[in-house]
Amino acid sequence: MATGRTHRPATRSRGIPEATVARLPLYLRALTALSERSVPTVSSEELAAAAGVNSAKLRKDFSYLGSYGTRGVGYDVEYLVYQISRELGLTQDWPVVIVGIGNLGAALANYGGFASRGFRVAALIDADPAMAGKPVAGLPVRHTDELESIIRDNGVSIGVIATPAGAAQQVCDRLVAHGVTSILNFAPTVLSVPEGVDVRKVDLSIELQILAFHEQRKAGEESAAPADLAAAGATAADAAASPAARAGADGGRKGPDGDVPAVMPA
Amino acid sequence: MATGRTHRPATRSRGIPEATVARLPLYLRALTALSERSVPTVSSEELAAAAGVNSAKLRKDFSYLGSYGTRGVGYDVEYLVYQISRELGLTQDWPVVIVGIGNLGAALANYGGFASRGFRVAALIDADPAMAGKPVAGLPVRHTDELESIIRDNGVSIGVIATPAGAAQQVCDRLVAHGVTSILNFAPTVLSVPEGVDVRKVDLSIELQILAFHEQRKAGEESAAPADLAAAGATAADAAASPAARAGADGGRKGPDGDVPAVMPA
DNA sequence: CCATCTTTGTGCACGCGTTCACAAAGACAT
DNA sequence: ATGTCTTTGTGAACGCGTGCACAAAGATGG
Repeated sequence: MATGRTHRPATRSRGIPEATVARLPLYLRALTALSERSVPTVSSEELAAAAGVNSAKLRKDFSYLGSYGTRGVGYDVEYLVYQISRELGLTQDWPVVIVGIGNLGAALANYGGFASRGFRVAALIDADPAMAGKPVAGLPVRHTDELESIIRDNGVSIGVIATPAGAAQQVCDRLVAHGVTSILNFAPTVLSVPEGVDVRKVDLSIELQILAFHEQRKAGEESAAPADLAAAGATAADAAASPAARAGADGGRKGPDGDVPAVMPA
Repeated sequence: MATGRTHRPATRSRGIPEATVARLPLYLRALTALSERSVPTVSSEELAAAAGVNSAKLRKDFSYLGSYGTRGVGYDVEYLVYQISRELGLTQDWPVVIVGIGNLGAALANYGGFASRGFRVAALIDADPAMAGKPVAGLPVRHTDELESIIRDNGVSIGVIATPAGAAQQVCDRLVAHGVTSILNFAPTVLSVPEGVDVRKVDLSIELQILAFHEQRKAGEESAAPADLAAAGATAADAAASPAARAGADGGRKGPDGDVPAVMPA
C-alpha cells in the first residue's frame, strides 16, 4: 500500500493496536460488499481472503473489538458492519475541508469514496482569488480568508491539505489554530504540529520510489546475478567511484514469459 | 501517512529492512532541499529533524547502506543524495503508464513529483473511446487496446491504476500479463497478483477513516472519561464470557456528544 | 603528538505485530 | 442427549523495528 506514518508515537488508542485500526477500513469495505450481496454470514477465512489478509490476523483484530462471531458459523455481516463502523466513528458525520484546489484537490473533491463513508466535504478552499466562486464538484471554491469561519460554522475537525509544498505548513498552522485536530497531508513536506494533532501523509512520489527500489532489485537479481554479487562484495565506496560501471548493470528486464530481454531501453 | 502494505511478506531485500526503504525517499527529499541551498554537510540530528524522524533511527537506516558519513562532522549532502538515489534506483529512467484517466488519473498525470524523480509518464490509458486522443498533461490519451504495445515499446515495468474499483483487477491482470511487475493501485480494491509482482495501495478513504477513529477517541476522552475507564477496566475475558453482557456494556460509548446507540441490528 | 570535543555507527533491550496451533464453543445430525 | 464437525478466540513463540546509550572514529586546537 501506499502510506507512511507521521503518526502518534506509540500511544495505543484504548486497547486497539494501531495496525489493527489501519485494517478495519479494509474489513469494512469487504463486509459492505458482502452486505450488498445479501450474504448473511462469513467465516474468518472467507473474509480474510476478500480483504487480502491472513485469517488468524483477522480474528485477532476482531478480538480487540470484542467477541462478535459464532463458533462453527462465522460472523454476522450486518452486525459486524455496524460494529466496525461504530468503532471507526463512521456512524457520525465528519465535515472536512479541502485546502488547495489544484488538480489533486479537485480530484479529491470529486472522489466518491468520501461521501459514502460519513465524510462530508464542507468546503473547498483555495488561496487564489481567481478560483473563488468557481464551482468544483458542485461546490463553490471559497477563499482562504474564510477559512476560520468555515471551520467554526461547520465544526470541522478534519482538514485535507492538497496545496503545493511551500504553502502546506502555513495552511496547516491556520487549520490547527482554528480547531482542526486531524490532517491528511498530500503535500510533499513534513508538517510540524502541536501535541494532540494527528497527521497522516500520502505521498505519491514516495510510493513510486519504493516500487522502483524493489523493481531494481528484481531486475538485478535476475539478469545480473554475478554482477550483483560483485556489487554486494564491493562496498559502496567502489560503486560510487565508478557510477558508469553501475549504469550498465541493470539492463536485463524480464518479459512476461521467460524471454530474456536484450539490452536496456536507452 | 497514507498507505497500506499489500506487500511482499517478509522477504527483506538485500539486507535493507522494508521500513528503512520506506524512509529513504523522505531523507532524499530533505537532502535535495539542503543540496539546493548548497549546504555541504549535515549531522544526523539536523537531517533527522528535517525528515521528521528520530536521529538514531536515521543513523541506523544509513548504516544499512554503508558507512557514509564522517564522525565529528556529519554526512556529505551531495554524496548522500547520490547514494540514496542509486539505492532507490532513481539514477535510471522509469517509464510508467497511468491507466484510468478520470479526475484522479488526470491529477496524477499532472503531478510534478514524478518527473523530478526519474519517473517518466510513458502513456495515459483509458478505456473510454471518447477520451482517446484527448490531451491530458500534454499527452494524448491512448485507448486500452494499445496497452500491450505501449508497455512493450517503452519497456514499462511500473503501472499506476486509477480506474474505478470494478475495472481494477482486470486492468491489473492485463498489465501483469504484458510485463508490468510493480503496481501502484489507487482503486479501492484488493488486487490479486502472481508471485513476484509488487503492489502498493493508496486509499484515500482509508486514511480518512483512520483519522476519524482517532478523532473520535479524542472527542470521547474529553467528554466521557469515566466511561472510558470502565471499558478499560473490564478485561477481554469478561466481555468474551458473555456477549450479551458486552452488548449492553458498550452502550455508554463516547459519541461526540454522548448519544447512546440502541441495540444491535437484528 | 596529545587532549578534547563532536558525531557517527552499533550492541542491546524492549515492545509491537504476526503467525502458529489448539482448546473451547457452538451448530447440526442422529 | 450425545457425538461429530466447524470455526472462533487466544496463549505463546518469534521476528522486526525502535530507541537508548556508549564506544570508537575522526576533526580540531594547542
